[in-house]
Amino acid sequence: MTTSTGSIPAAAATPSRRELNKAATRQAITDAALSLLRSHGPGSFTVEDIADTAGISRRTFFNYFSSTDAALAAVTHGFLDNAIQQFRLRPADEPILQSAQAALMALADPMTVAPLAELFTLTQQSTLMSHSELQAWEHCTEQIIAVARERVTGAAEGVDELYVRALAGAVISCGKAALEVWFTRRGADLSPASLAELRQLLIDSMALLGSGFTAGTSPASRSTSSASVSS
Amino acid sequence: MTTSTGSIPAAAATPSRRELNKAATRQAITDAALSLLRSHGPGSFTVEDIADTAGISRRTFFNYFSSTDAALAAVTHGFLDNAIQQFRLRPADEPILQSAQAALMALADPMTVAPLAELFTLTQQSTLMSHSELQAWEHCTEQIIAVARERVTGAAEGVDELYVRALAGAVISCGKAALEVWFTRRGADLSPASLAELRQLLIDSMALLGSGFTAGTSPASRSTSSASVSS
DNA sequence: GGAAAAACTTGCTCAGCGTGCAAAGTTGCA
DNA sequence: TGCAACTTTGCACGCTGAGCAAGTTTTTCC
Repeated sequence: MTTSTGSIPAAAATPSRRELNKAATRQAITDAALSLLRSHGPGSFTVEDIADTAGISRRTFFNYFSSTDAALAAVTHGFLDNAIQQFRLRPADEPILQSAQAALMALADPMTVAPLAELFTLTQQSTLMSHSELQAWEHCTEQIIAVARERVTGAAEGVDELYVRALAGAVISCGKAALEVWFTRRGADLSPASLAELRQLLIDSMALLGSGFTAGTSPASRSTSSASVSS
Repeated sequence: MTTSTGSIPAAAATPSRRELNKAATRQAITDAALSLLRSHGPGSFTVEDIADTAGISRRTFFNYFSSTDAALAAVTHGFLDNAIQQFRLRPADEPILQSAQAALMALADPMTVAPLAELFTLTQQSTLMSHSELQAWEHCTEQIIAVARERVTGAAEGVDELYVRALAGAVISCGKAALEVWFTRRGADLSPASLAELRQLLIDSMALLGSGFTAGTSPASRSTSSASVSS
């Protein structure tokens, strides 16, 4: 089928007309969803509204996403896929926490964070995260588990499932915590100073994890320095 | 009317007829939902089915729960509320990780774990957790954050939000990881040996967190002993 | 004890969701 | 050019979740 140009439908080129159309439609849908979110607020528009705005039928929308939430969560999904990609690029012998920190550093630039920040501020008022968004984080956790399992397998045959799952979950939780604190502090502020603070929060959260949260009752000694895990 | 038995509608006695009826209806709904889950499997029955089984109208169901998932998640909610209650009972000067571990120990008995274990095994095949279930965990995280914030406030005025949120999220993640590993290993096995393993997994996961996951590439040295945090 | 008030249940209705199906329209390949 | 594969779309259908108003039960107050 795909024998025309490349070999494996991997990363760079996918020039098939069909693939391009699908990608464009997908993008049109998320754009429409975001646009409606901006103008109407969360929960105040229907799938039909999105479909109309994107110039497709309601039925076609469901060929791409299973709900409005899912369309919006594409933003989060994109961000986290990016994070995992960075994470996989780290050397296999590096401590996992350090890899996680490095991967997160690579994402704290305006272009990458901006969509997530906007989505977050726009949906903030509706208390809890949507189903699809939580799924996206869960999916990311699974990916980290997979990577961690590979790395630990190198050392011992019987992989310690608890170690791997607890670590992955903790990393995600701490990353989420850093993002939450940043969002509540700075809103959608993407200035260099704000992004520097985000980076510091991410570093601090990984440091907390790496030190077993021993800093306990003396937060002053930690919140200003980048602590031990930093590169 | 209500003067016969109790005095204050606080904790123990709430003999009001209405409260009793509501509690009974609520219980009937979750029982019906669980029963249908057992007989039909997840996602194979409707709200109307539950309402019929519970002997109420569809409309009344929605007065109690917002979805089938929510009715089933009542089990998880009950378990986690119990956990938080235990957690709050711990002395305020105890390290949080130790409090968490102690609270978890108090829950690793057959009567408490059984409903959760059954729910988990019955819904296991449908991959991801339901929305309401995830909400229950999220709610528990918020509770831990609240407790942690109170405790840290005793030491410093400007509470470190990152510390509190990262810690609470990590604790929940590790607890979840321990439960997941236990479920996948032992299924719905509630034998003393299995519960002892659950307790050990919970202790180990908290120990991992307390040690900053430094055990890294030598799982053998940890999985057999109860490590440093144990009481 | 009895009537008014408050709380709860229920049936009706309705917009919206998510999916199966088959017809119509596109794209890929020879 | 024409066939095969894929995609879009309209239609239909059962289910969801919530508002509303009329009935029923419990509580309260005299």
